[in-house]
Amino acid sequence: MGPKPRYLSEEALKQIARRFAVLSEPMRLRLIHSLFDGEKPVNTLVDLSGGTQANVSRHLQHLANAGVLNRRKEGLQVFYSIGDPSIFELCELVCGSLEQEHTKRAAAFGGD
Amino acid sequence: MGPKPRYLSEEALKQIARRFAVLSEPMRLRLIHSLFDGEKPVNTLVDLSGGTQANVSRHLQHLANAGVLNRRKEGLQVFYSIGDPSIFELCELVCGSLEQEHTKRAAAFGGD
DNA sequence: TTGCTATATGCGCATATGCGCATATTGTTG
DNA sequence: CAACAATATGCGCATATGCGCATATAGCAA
Repeated sequence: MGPKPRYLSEEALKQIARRFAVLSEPMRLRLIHSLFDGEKPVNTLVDLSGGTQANVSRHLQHLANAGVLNRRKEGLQVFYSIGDPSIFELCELVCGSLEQEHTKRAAAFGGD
Repeated sequence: MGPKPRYLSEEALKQIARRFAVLSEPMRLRLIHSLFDGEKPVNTLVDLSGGTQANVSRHLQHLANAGVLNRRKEGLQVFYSIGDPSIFELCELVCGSLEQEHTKRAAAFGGD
């Protein structure tokens, strides 16, 4: 139970990489973002994302398998919701970092 | 300068996805991790990672282009270092989240 | 110049991934 | 049972990505 392993095993690296990979597709990010304000059924997410039903379904399953989303079946519908709260912070961190980069580039161009 | 855009443009999603994609490869994560304690030249990173020189070089450039690493040339050597501090928090968040999942699964199996 | 070292790059291959299309599965209603 | 609705899945294709190999470039030394 070491709090911060100094050396990461190949297995650990693969898992971390996989976690990032799950978040490395625009459509999946859009789906995640669409769920920020609460659980929704697949058809709603299809409408919101503009993707095809098949594609959205696959991405949602992918995210659920990765532990990012929760899946709840209710009659004909399947409801998905954010399952890993760290997603919020992850997105905030990345967005913040990207904004900073933009600021830097703007400064590099626009001078003082 | 809106602090939290409610709707993300396709362009923004692509950028965020790309950021995550950069972090979605075990070898790149190993290189990043090897730089946690400070800047190092390529050959040292080759040794530490166990990868080939060509592959390590490419990954380092990839990371530098993405803004994750800084690149500093000094004579024959090229030194790389962490260029985006948010990387530390990103890795901590993901590791923490993965640990929690493991704990959950362990409990689901061995739970008393 | 030649020779050596550190790093980068061109090329090809193998694999992985996202997508669209059609179809299958699941669950509800009559 | 049939008919319908919501979701999932099999298949093929196009593209992307990581890797190894060889080679190219950059910089220092003699």
